[in-house]
Amino acid sequence: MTAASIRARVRAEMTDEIKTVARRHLATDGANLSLRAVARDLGMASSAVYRYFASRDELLTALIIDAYDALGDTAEASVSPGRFQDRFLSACHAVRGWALANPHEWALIYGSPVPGYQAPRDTVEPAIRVIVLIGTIVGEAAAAGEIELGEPIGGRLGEDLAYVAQQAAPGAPPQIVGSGIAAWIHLCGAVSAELFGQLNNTIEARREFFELQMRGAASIISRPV
Amino acid sequence: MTAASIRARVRAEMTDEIKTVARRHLATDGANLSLRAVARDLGMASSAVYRYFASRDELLTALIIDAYDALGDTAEASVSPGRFQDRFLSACHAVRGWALANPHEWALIYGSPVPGYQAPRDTVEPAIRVIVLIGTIVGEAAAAGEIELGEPIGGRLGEDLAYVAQQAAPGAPPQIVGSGIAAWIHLCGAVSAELFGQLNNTIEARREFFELQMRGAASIISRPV
DNA sequence: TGTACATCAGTGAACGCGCGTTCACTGATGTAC
DNA sequence: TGTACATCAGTGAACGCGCGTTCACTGATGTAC
Repeated sequence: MTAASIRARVRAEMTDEIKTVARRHLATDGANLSLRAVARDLGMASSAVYRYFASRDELLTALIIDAYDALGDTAEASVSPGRFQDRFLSACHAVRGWALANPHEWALIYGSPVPGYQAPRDTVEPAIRVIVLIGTIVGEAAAAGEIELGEPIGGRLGEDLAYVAQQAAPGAPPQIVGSGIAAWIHLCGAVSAELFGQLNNTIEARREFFELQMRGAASIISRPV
Repeated sequence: MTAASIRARVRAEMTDEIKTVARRHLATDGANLSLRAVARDLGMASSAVYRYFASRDELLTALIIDAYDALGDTAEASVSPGRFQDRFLSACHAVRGWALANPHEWALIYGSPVPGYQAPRDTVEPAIRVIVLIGTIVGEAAAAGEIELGEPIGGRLGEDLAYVAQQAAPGAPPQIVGSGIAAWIHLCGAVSAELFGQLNNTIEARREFFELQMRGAASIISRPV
Protein backbone atom coordinates (compact mmCIF):
# COMPACT_ATOMS: atom_id res chain seq x y z
CA MET A 1 0.00 0.00 0.00
CA THR A 2 1.47 3.31 -1.03
CA ALA A 3 1.92 6.13 1.40
CA ALA A 4 -0.56 8.21 -0.58
CA SER A 5 -3.26 5.61 -0.29
CA ILE A 6 -2.67 5.22 3.42
CA ARG A 7 -3.16 8.93 3.77
CA ALA A 8 -6.34 8.66 1.73
CA ARG A 9 -7.61 5.88 3.96
CA VAL A 10 -6.88 7.79 7.14
CA ARG A 11 -8.63 10.74 5.64
CA ALA A 12 -11.66 8.64 4.77
CA GLU A 13 -11.75 7.23 8.29
CA MET A 14 -11.62 10.69 9.81
CA THR A 15 -14.40 11.80 7.48
CA ASP A 16 -16.49 8.86 8.63
CA GLU A 17 -15.79 9.62 12.24
CA ILE A 18 -16.96 13.20 11.83
CA LYS A 19 -20.13 12.00 10.17
CA THR A 20 -20.75 9.45 12.89
CA VAL A 21 -20.48 12.05 15.61
CA ALA A 22 -22.57 14.48 13.58
CA ARG A 23 -25.27 11.84 13.20
CA ARG A 24 -25.33 11.52 16.97
CA HIS A 25 -25.85 15.25 17.21
CA LEU A 26 -28.89 15.07 14.95
CA ALA A 27 -30.67 13.54 17.91
CA THR A 28 -30.22 16.57 20.12
CA ASP A 29 -30.01 19.42 17.63
CA GLY A 30 -31.90 18.17 14.63
CA ALA A 31 -30.81 19.83 11.46
CA ASN A 32 -29.35 22.73 13.46
CA LEU A 33 -26.44 20.59 14.37
CA SER A 34 -23.40 22.61 15.31
CA LEU A 35 -20.01 22.12 13.70
CA ARG A 36 -18.32 23.34 16.84
CA ALA A 37 -20.17 20.85 19.01
CA VAL A 38 -19.18 18.02 16.68
CA ALA A 39 -15.54 19.13 16.74
CA ARG A 40 -15.67 19.38 20.53
CA ASP A 41 -16.94 15.81 20.78
CA LEU A 42 -14.08 14.70 18.59
CA GLY A 43 -11.56 16.58 20.72
CA MET A 44 -10.39 18.70 17.86
CA ALA A 45 -10.41 22.37 17.00
CA SER A 46 -13.55 23.43 15.16
CA SER A 47 -11.43 24.78 12.35
CA ALA A 48 -9.99 21.32 11.73
CA VAL A 49 -13.36 20.09 10.50
CA TYR A 50 -12.95 22.41 7.55
CA ARG A 51 -10.20 20.10 6.27
CA TYR A 52 -12.99 17.59 5.63
CA PHE A 53 -16.10 19.60 4.89
CA ALA A 54 -16.10 23.02 3.29
CA SER A 55 -19.03 24.18 5.40
CA ARG A 56 -21.72 23.10 7.78
CA ASP A 57 -24.13 22.69 4.90
CA GLU A 58 -21.75 20.35 3.12
CA LEU A 59 -21.59 18.15 6.20
CA LEU A 60 -25.36 18.18 6.35
CA THR A 61 -25.51 17.19 2.71
CA ALA A 62 -23.19 14.26 3.37
CA LEU A 63 -25.44 13.10 6.19
CA ILE A 64 -28.48 13.39 3.96
CA ILE A 65 -26.92 11.39 1.16
CA ASP A 66 -25.74 8.72 3.60
CA ALA A 67 -29.21 8.48 5.10
CA TYR A 68 -30.87 8.05 1.72
CA ASP A 69 -28.32 5.43 0.79
CA ALA A 70 -28.61 3.50 4.03
CA LEU A 71 -32.38 3.48 3.66
CA GLY A 72 -32.10 2.50 0.01
CA ASP A 73 -29.72 -0.34 0.82
CA THR A 74 -31.99 -1.65 3.54
CA ALA A 75 -35.11 -1.50 1.42
CA GLU A 76 -33.50 -3.08 -1.63
CA ALA A 77 -31.97 -5.88 0.43
CA SER A 78 -35.33 -6.74 1.97
CA VAL A 79 -37.02 -7.63 -1.28
CA SER A 80 -36.72 -11.14 -2.65
CA PRO A 81 -38.55 -12.81 -5.52
CA GLY A 82 -42.15 -13.67 -4.78
CA ARG A 83 -45.65 -12.44 -5.09
CA PHE A 84 -46.43 -8.78 -5.41
CA GLN A 85 -47.96 -8.22 -2.02
CA ASP A 86 -45.16 -9.97 -0.16
CA ARG A 87 -42.49 -7.99 -1.97
CA PHE A 88 -44.28 -4.74 -1.40
CA LEU A 89 -44.87 -5.41 2.28
CA SER A 90 -41.25 -6.45 2.78
CA ALA A 91 -40.09 -3.17 1.36
CA CYS A 92 -42.53 -1.24 3.57
CA HIS A 93 -41.47 -3.03 6.73
CA ALA A 94 -37.82 -2.53 5.83
CA VAL A 95 -38.36 1.20 5.43
CA ARG A 96 -40.23 1.39 8.70
CA GLY A 97 -37.60 -0.70 10.47
CA TRP A 98 -34.80 1.52 9.28
CA ALA A 99 -36.72 4.63 10.28
CA LEU A 100 -37.41 3.31 13.78
CA ALA A 101 -33.72 2.51 14.16
CA ASN A 102 -32.64 5.88 12.79
CA PRO A 103 -35.41 8.30 13.64
CA HIS A 104 -33.37 11.47 13.40
CA GLU A 105 -31.99 10.57 10.03
CA TRP A 106 -35.52 9.86 8.89
CA ALA A 107 -36.54 13.30 10.10
CA LEU A 108 -33.60 14.76 8.23
CA ILE A 109 -34.70 13.34 4.89
CA TYR A 110 -38.47 13.13 5.23
CA GLY A 111 -39.23 15.78 7.82
CA SER A 112 -39.80 19.48 7.36
CA PRO A 113 -37.25 21.09 5.07
CA VAL A 114 -34.42 22.88 6.85
CA PRO A 115 -34.96 26.63 6.42
CA GLY A 116 -32.23 28.06 4.24
CA TYR A 117 -30.82 24.71 3.22
CA GLN A 118 -30.89 23.95 -0.48
CA ALA A 119 -30.19 20.33 -1.36
CA PRO A 120 -27.60 20.02 -4.12
CA ARG A 121 -28.14 17.88 -7.22
CA ASP A 122 -26.24 14.85 -5.97
CA THR A 123 -28.88 14.18 -3.34
CA VAL A 124 -31.44 13.41 -6.01
CA GLU A 125 -30.23 10.01 -7.10
CA PRO A 126 -30.01 8.50 -3.58
CA ALA A 127 -33.27 10.24 -2.70
CA ILE A 128 -35.31 8.37 -5.27
CA ARG A 129 -34.05 4.88 -4.52
CA VAL A 130 -37.03 3.81 -2.42
CA ILE A 131 -39.63 5.07 -4.84
CA VAL A 132 -37.70 3.53 -7.72
CA LEU A 133 -37.69 0.23 -5.83
CA ILE A 134 -41.43 0.40 -5.33
CA GLY A 135 -41.84 1.33 -8.97
CA THR A 136 -39.85 -1.74 -9.93
CA ILE A 137 -41.91 -4.04 -7.71
CA VAL A 138 -45.14 -2.65 -9.06
CA GLY A 139 -43.90 -2.67 -12.65
CA GLU A 140 -42.77 -6.29 -12.49
CA ALA A 141 -46.04 -7.33 -10.91
CA ALA A 142 -47.91 -5.56 -13.68
CA ALA A 143 -45.78 -7.28 -16.30
CA ALA A 144 -46.51 -10.62 -14.62
CA GLY A 145 -50.22 -9.94 -14.76
CA GLU A 146 -50.63 -9.83 -10.99
CA ILE A 147 -52.19 -6.40 -11.14
CA GLU A 148 -55.50 -5.32 -12.59
CA LEU A 149 -55.18 -2.16 -14.63
CA GLY A 150 -57.49 0.65 -13.60
CA GLU A 151 -59.01 3.30 -15.84
CA PRO A 152 -56.36 5.19 -17.80
CA ILE A 153 -55.64 8.59 -16.30
CA GLY A 154 -56.08 11.56 -18.58
CA GLY A 155 -55.25 15.24 -18.41
CA ARG A 156 -52.20 16.82 -16.98
CA LEU A 157 -51.80 14.13 -14.33
CA GLY A 158 -51.84 11.47 -17.03
CA GLU A 159 -49.01 13.27 -18.82
CA ASP A 160 -46.99 13.59 -15.62
CA LEU A 161 -47.38 9.92 -14.87
CA ALA A 162 -46.57 8.89 -18.42
CA TYR A 163 -43.40 10.95 -18.23
CA VAL A 164 -42.37 9.43 -14.90
CA ALA A 165 -43.11 5.96 -16.24
CA GLN A 166 -40.97 6.61 -19.29
CA GLN A 167 -38.05 7.86 -17.18
CA ALA A 168 -38.13 5.36 -14.34
CA ALA A 169 -40.06 2.29 -15.39
CA PRO A 170 -40.26 2.07 -19.18
CA GLY A 171 -43.21 0.06 -20.26
CA ALA A 172 -45.15 0.38 -17.02
CA PRO A 173 -48.68 1.72 -17.49
CA PRO A 174 -49.01 5.24 -16.09
CA GLN A 175 -51.95 4.46 -13.84
CA ILE A 176 -49.80 1.82 -12.12
CA VAL A 177 -47.06 4.35 -11.65
CA GLY A 178 -49.61 6.63 -10.03
CA SER A 179 -50.69 3.93 -7.60
CA GLY A 180 -47.06 3.21 -6.82
CA ILE A 181 -46.31 6.81 -5.96
CA ALA A 182 -49.48 7.03 -3.91
CA ALA A 183 -48.49 3.93 -1.97
CA TRP A 184 -45.03 5.34 -1.36
CA ILE A 185 -46.53 8.55 -0.05
CA HIS A 186 -48.80 6.62 2.28
CA LEU A 187 -45.77 4.62 3.40
CA CYS A 188 -43.80 7.77 4.21
CA GLY A 189 -46.82 9.29 5.89
CA ALA A 190 -47.38 6.22 8.05
CA VAL A 191 -43.76 6.11 9.13
CA SER A 192 -43.64 9.83 9.85
CA ALA A 193 -46.91 9.71 11.77
CA GLU A 194 -45.54 6.99 14.00
CA LEU A 195 -42.16 8.66 14.42
CA PHE A 196 -43.35 12.20 14.86
CA GLY A 197 -45.76 11.24 17.61
CA GLN A 198 -49.11 11.41 15.86
CA LEU A 199 -50.07 8.00 17.22
CA ASN A 200 -49.05 8.69 20.81
CA ASN A 201 -51.69 7.69 23.32
CA THR A 202 -53.82 6.30 20.53
CA ILE A 203 -52.39 3.28 18.77
CA GLU A 204 -49.90 1.13 20.58
CA ALA A 205 -50.01 -1.86 18.23
CA ARG A 206 -47.97 0.03 15.71
CA ARG A 207 -46.57 -2.71 13.60
CA GLU A 208 -50.01 -4.23 13.12
CA PHE A 209 -51.53 -0.90 12.29
CA PHE A 210 -48.75 -0.17 9.85
CA GLU A 211 -49.27 -3.52 8.20
CA LEU A 212 -53.00 -2.88 7.93
CA GLN A 213 -52.32 0.40 6.19
CA MET A 214 -49.79 -1.00 3.78
CA ARG A 215 -52.09 -3.91 2.92
CA GLY A 216 -54.65 -1.30 2.03
CA ALA A 217 -52.16 0.51 -0.16
CA ALA A 218 -51.21 -2.74 -1.85
CA SER A 219 -54.83 -3.61 -2.45
CA ILE A 220 -55.42 -0.29 -4.21
CA ILE A 221 -52.52 -1.02 -6.49
CA SER A 222 -53.62 -4.51 -7.41
CA ARG A 223 -57.35 -3.74 -7.55
CA PRO A 224 -57.56 -0.04 -8.31
CA VAL A 225 -60.50 2.12 -7.44
CA MET B 1 -66.43 49.64 28.39
CA THR B 2 -64.48 49.72 31.61
CA ALA B 3 -60.89 50.85 31.73
CA ALA B 4 -59.86 47.38 32.79
CA SER B 5 -61.46 45.77 29.79
CA ILE B 6 -59.87 48.29 27.45
CA ARG B 7 -56.53 47.38 28.88
CA ALA B 8 -57.36 43.73 28.39
CA ARG B 9 -58.28 44.37 24.77
CA VAL B 10 -55.10 46.29 24.07
CA ARG B 11 -53.19 43.49 25.65
CA ALA B 12 -54.95 40.92 23.50
CA GLU B 13 -54.20 42.96 20.38
CA MET B 14 -50.54 43.20 21.24
CA THR B 15 -50.45 39.47 21.89
CA ASP B 16 -51.96 38.90 18.47
CA GLU B 17 -49.49 41.23 16.85
CA ILE B 18 -46.57 39.36 18.36
CA LYS B 19 -47.99 36.09 17.15
CA THR B 20 -48.56 37.47 13.67
CA VAL B 21 -44.97 38.63 13.37
CA ALA B 22 -43.73 35.38 14.86
CA ARG B 23 -45.74 33.44 12.29
CA ARG B 24 -43.96 35.41 9.58
CA HIS B 25 -40.66 34.40 11.10
CA LEU B 26 -41.58 30.74 10.89
CA ALA B 27 -40.99 31.07 7.15
CA THR B 28 -37.36 32.03 7.52
CA ASP B 29 -36.36 30.37 10.76
CA GLY B 30 -38.72 27.47 11.08
CA ALA B 31 -39.20 26.41 14.64
CA ASN B 32 -35.94 28.11 15.62
CA LEU B 33 -37.68 31.41 15.47
CA SER B 34 -35.95 34.04 17.52
CA LEU B 35 -37.70 36.10 20.16
CA ARG B 36 -35.26 38.92 19.61
CA ALA B 37 -35.90 39.00 15.89
CA VAL B 38 -39.63 39.13 16.50
CA ALA B 39 -39.22 41.98 18.97
CA ARG B 40 -36.96 43.81 16.52
CA ASP B 41 -39.61 43.57 13.82
CA LEU B 42 -42.13 45.01 16.21
CA GLY B 43 -39.79 47.86 17.13
CA MET B 44 -39.74 46.93 20.78
CA ALA B 45 -37.16 45.77 23.25
CA SER B 46 -36.81 42.00 23.33
CA SER B 47 -37.50 42.04 27.04
CA ALA B 48 -40.92 43.54 26.41
CA VAL B 49 -42.10 40.34 24.78
CA TYR B 50 -41.82 38.71 28.18
CA ARG B 51 -44.82 40.74 29.28
CA TYR B 52 -46.83 38.56 26.91
CA PHE B 53 -45.10 35.23 26.77
CA ALA B 54 -43.11 33.75 29.62
CA SER B 55 -40.58 32.20 27.26
CA ARG B 56 -39.82 31.41 23.67
CA ASP B 57 -41.34 27.98 24.09
CA GLU B 58 -44.58 29.46 25.31
CA LEU B 59 -44.78 31.64 22.20
CA LEU B 60 -44.12 28.57 20.09
CA THR B 61 -46.88 26.73 21.91
CA ALA B 62 -49.30 29.56 21.18
CA LEU B 63 -48.43 29.39 17.50
CA ILE B 64 -48.92 25.65 17.50
CA ILE B 65 -52.32 25.86 19.15
CA ASP B 66 -53.40 28.62 16.78
CA ALA B 67 -52.29 26.57 13.79
CA TYR B 68 -54.21 23.51 14.92
CA ASP B 69 -57.26 25.64 15.54
CA ALA B 70 -57.08 27.46 12.22
CA LEU B 71 -56.76 24.14 10.43
CA GLY B 72 -59.56 22.65 12.51
CA ASP B 73 -61.86 25.59 11.76
CA THR B 74 -61.15 25.38 8.05
CA ALA B 75 -61.71 21.65 7.87
CA GLU B 76 -64.88 21.69 9.92
CA ALA B 77 -66.33 24.57 7.93
CA SER B 78 -65.75 22.74 4.66
CA VAL B 79 -67.97 19.82 5.43
CA SER B 80 -71.67 20.01 4.67
CA PRO B 81 -74.33 17.31 4.71
CA GLY B 82 -74.11 14.87 1.87
CA ARG B 83 -72.75 11.56 0.82
CA PHE B 84 -69.76 10.05 2.53
CA GLN B 85 -67.26 10.45 -0.26
CA ASP B 86 -68.13 14.09 -0.89
CA ARG B 87 -67.84 14.98 2.76
CA PHE B 88 -64.56 13.17 3.13
CA LEU B 89 -63.07 14.74 0.01
CA SER B 90 -64.20 18.21 1.08
CA ALA B 91 -62.39 17.80 4.35
CA CYS B 92 -59.26 16.56 2.58
CA HIS B 93 -59.19 19.43 0.13
CA ALA B 94 -59.79 21.90 2.94
CA VAL B 95 -56.85 20.52 4.87
CA ARG B 96 -54.64 20.65 1.80
CA GLY B 97 -55.81 24.16 0.94
CA TRP B 98 -55.02 25.44 4.38
CA ALA B 99 -51.62 23.78 4.31
CA LEU B 100 -50.74 25.28 0.94
CA ALA B 101 -51.74 28.70 2.25
CA ASN B 102 -49.83 28.24 5.50
CA PRO B 103 -46.96 25.93 4.71
CA HIS B 104 -44.75 26.88 7.61
CA GLU B 105 -47.50 26.44 10.11
CA TRP B 106 -48.20 23.04 8.60
CA ALA B 107 -44.54 22.18 9.05
CA LEU B 108 -44.76 23.37 12.64
CA ILE B 109 -47.56 20.99 13.51
CA TYR B 110 -47.00 18.05 11.16
CA GLY B 111 -43.28 18.28 10.41
CA SER B 112 -40.39 16.86 12.35
CA PRO B 113 -40.64 17.47 16.08
CA VAL B 114 -38.63 20.42 17.35
CA PRO B 115 -35.66 19.05 19.31
CA GLY B 116 -36.04 19.91 22.96
CA TYR B 117 -39.58 21.16 22.66
CA GLN B 118 -42.18 19.32 24.69
CA ALA B 119 -45.76 20.11 23.73
CA PRO B 120 -47.88 20.87 26.80
CA ARG B 121 -51.24 19.25 27.45
CA ASP B 122 -53.35 22.05 26.06
CA THR B 123 -52.13 21.35 22.55
CA VAL B 124 -53.83 17.98 22.54
CA GLU B 125 -57.41 19.06 22.14
CA PRO B 126 -56.81 21.36 19.14
CA ALA B 127 -54.42 18.80 17.71
CA ILE B 128 -57.04 16.11 17.34
CA ARG B 129 -59.73 18.21 15.70
CA VAL B 130 -59.07 17.03 12.15
CA ILE B 131 -58.94 13.37 13.01
CA VAL B 132 -62.05 13.76 15.15
CA LEU B 133 -63.79 15.38 12.19
CA ILE B 134 -62.82 12.50 9.93
CA GLY B 135 -63.94 10.09 12.61
CA THR B 136 -67.30 11.82 12.72
CA ILE B 137 -67.72 11.71 8.95
CA VAL B 138 -66.81 8.06 8.83
CA GLY B 139 -68.92 7.22 11.85
CA GLU B 140 -72.00 8.93 10.48
CA ALA B 141 -71.56 7.23 7.13
CA ALA B 142 -71.30 3.90 8.89
CA ALA B 143 -74.46 4.62 10.87
CA ALA B 144 -76.22 5.53 7.61
CA GLY B 145 -75.18 2.24 6.08
CA GLU B 146 -72.99 3.85 3.42
CA ILE B 147 -70.01 1.83 4.48
CA GLU B 148 -69.40 -1.87 4.23
CA LEU B 149 -67.94 -3.29 7.40
CA GLY B 150 -64.70 -5.21 6.93
CA GLU B 151 -63.49 -8.12 9.01
CA PRO B 152 -63.34 -7.31 12.71
CA ILE B 153 -59.82 -6.55 13.87
CA GLY B 154 -58.52 -8.67 16.70
CA GLY B 155 -55.50 -8.62 18.96
CA ARG B 156 -53.82 -5.63 20.44
CA LEU B 157 -54.72 -3.40 17.51
CA GLY B 158 -58.37 -4.33 17.90
CA GLU B 159 -58.24 -3.27 21.53
CA ASP B 160 -56.55 0.02 20.66
CA LEU B 161 -59.16 0.80 18.05
CA ALA B 162 -62.03 -0.19 20.31
CA TYR B 163 -60.68 2.17 22.94
CA VAL B 164 -60.32 5.04 20.49
CA ALA B 165 -63.81 4.39 19.18
CA GLN B 166 -65.21 4.45 22.70
CA GLN B 167 -63.45 7.73 23.51
CA ALA B 168 -64.00 9.63 20.28
CA ALA B 169 -66.85 8.06 18.34
CA PRO B 170 -69.01 5.98 20.62
CA GLY B 171 -70.84 3.33 18.71
CA ALA B 172 -68.55 3.33 15.70
CA PRO B 173 -67.19 -0.10 14.81
CA PRO B 174 -63.46 -0.32 15.55
CA GLN B 175 -62.47 -1.43 12.06
CA ILE B 176 -64.07 1.75 10.70
CA VAL B 177 -62.10 3.81 13.18
CA GLY B 178 -58.97 2.09 11.93
CA SER B 179 -59.74 2.97 8.33
CA GLY B 180 -60.45 6.53 9.37
CA ILE B 181 -57.12 6.92 11.09
CA ALA B 182 -55.36 5.31 8.15
CA ALA B 183 -57.05 7.72 5.77
CA TRP B 184 -56.07 10.66 7.95
CA ILE B 185 -52.46 9.48 7.95
CA HIS B 186 -52.49 9.19 4.19
CA LEU B 187 -53.98 12.66 4.03
CA CYS B 188 -51.24 14.12 6.19
CA GLY B 189 -48.63 12.20 4.23
CA ALA B 190 -49.93 13.45 0.91
CA VAL B 191 -49.98 17.05 2.07
CA SER B 192 -46.51 16.81 3.60
CA ALA B 193 -45.10 15.11 0.51
CA GLU B 194 -46.38 17.94 -1.64
CA LEU B 195 -45.25 20.65 0.74
CA PHE B 196 -41.90 19.22 1.68
CA GLY B 197 -40.87 18.84 -1.93
CA GLN B 198 -41.19 15.10 -2.49
CA LEU B 199 -43.15 15.65 -5.69
CA ASN B 200 -40.80 18.25 -7.15
CA ASN B 201 -39.90 17.55 -10.77
CA THR B 202 -42.23 14.59 -10.77
CA ILE B 203 -45.90 15.44 -10.42
CA GLU B 204 -47.09 18.88 -11.41
CA ALA B 205 -50.82 18.12 -11.47
CA ARG B 206 -50.89 18.15 -7.72
CA ARG B 207 -54.50 18.71 -7.00
CA GLU B 208 -55.52 15.90 -9.33
CA PHE B 209 -52.98 13.56 -7.83
CA PHE B 210 -54.09 14.47 -4.34
CA GLU B 211 -57.69 13.82 -5.29
CA LEU B 212 -56.75 10.45 -6.78
CA GLN B 213 -55.05 9.48 -3.55
CA MET B 214 -57.89 10.58 -1.31
CA ARG B 215 -60.42 8.78 -3.49
CA GLY B 216 -58.34 5.69 -2.92
CA ALA B 217 -58.38 6.28 0.83
CA ALA B 218 -62.15 6.81 0.74
CA SER B 219 -62.65 3.63 -1.24
CA ILE B 220 -60.74 1.59 1.32
CA ILE B 221 -62.99 2.96 4.02
CA SER B 222 -66.23 2.23 2.22
CA ARG B 223 -65.13 -1.09 0.72
CA PRO B 224 -62.42 -2.36 3.04
CA VAL B 225 -59.70 -4.79 2.01
C1' DT C 1 -63.36 66.06 41.89
C1' DG C 2 -58.74 65.44 43.62
C1' DT C 3 -55.11 62.87 45.44
C1' DA C 4 -52.26 58.90 46.84
C1' DC C 5 -51.23 54.62 45.51
C1' DA C 6 -50.99 50.30 42.66
C1' DT C 7 -50.64 48.21 38.36
C1' DC C 8 -48.46 47.27 34.34
C1' DA C 9 -46.17 48.00 29.55
C1' DG C 10 -42.05 48.90 27.98
C1' DT C 11 -36.77 50.21 28.22
C1' DG C 12 -31.93 49.40 27.98
C1' DA C 13 -28.05 47.37 29.82
C1' DA C 14 -26.07 43.31 31.12
C1' DC C 15 -24.96 38.17 31.73
C1' DG C 16 -23.21 34.29 29.78
C1' DC C 17 -23.41 31.75 26.11
C1' DG C 18 -22.79 29.59 21.40
C1' DC C 19 -22.23 29.95 16.57
C1' DG C 20 -19.74 29.58 11.44
C1' DT C 21 -15.84 30.86 9.32
C1' DT C 22 -11.09 32.77 8.48
C1' DC C 23 -6.27 33.06 9.02
C1' DA C 24 -1.49 32.69 10.05
C1' DC C 25 0.89 29.14 12.11
C1' DT C 26 3.29 24.53 13.42
C1' DG C 27 4.88 20.19 12.73
C1' DA C 28 4.57 15.75 10.87
C1' DT C 29 4.65 13.06 6.83
C1' DG C 30 5.49 12.14 2.07
C1' DT C 31 8.02 13.01 -2.59
C1' DA C 32 11.72 14.03 -5.91
C1' DC C 33 16.21 14.29 -6.90
C1' DT D 1 20.68 6.87 1.39
C1' DG D 2 20.29 11.78 2.39
C1' DT D 3 18.46 16.16 1.74
C1' DA D 4 15.43 19.93 0.24
C1' DC D 5 10.98 20.82 -0.60
C1' DA D 6 5.86 20.25 -0.87
C1' DT D 7 1.75 18.64 1.08
C1' DC D 8 -1.50 18.52 4.40
C1' DA D 9 -3.81 17.76 9.17
C1' DG D 10 -4.55 20.20 12.87
C1' DT D 11 -4.10 24.47 16.22
C1' DG D 12 -5.65 28.53 18.54
C1' DA D 13 -6.89 33.12 18.33
C1' DA D 14 -9.87 36.20 16.40
C1' DC D 15 -13.99 38.40 13.90
C1' DG D 16 -18.51 39.58 14.10
C1' DC D 17 -22.57 37.97 15.11
C1' DG D 18 -26.99 36.40 17.43
C1' DC D 19 -29.36 34.29 21.14
C1' DG D 20 -32.74 33.74 25.68
C1' DT D 21 -33.41 35.65 29.84
C1' DT D 22 -32.99 38.80 33.94
C1' DC D 23 -33.18 43.04 36.32
C1' DA D 24 -33.67 47.63 38.03
C1' DC D 25 -35.88 51.36 36.08
C1' DT D 26 -39.39 54.89 34.08
C1' DG D 27 -43.61 56.65 33.11
C1' DA D 28 -48.24 56.22 31.82
C1' DT D 29 -52.66 54.64 33.12
C1' DG D 30 -56.08 52.97 36.22
C1' DT D 31 -58.29 52.47 41.12
C1' DA D 32 -59.83 53.56 45.81
C1' DC D 33 -60.89 56.74 49.00
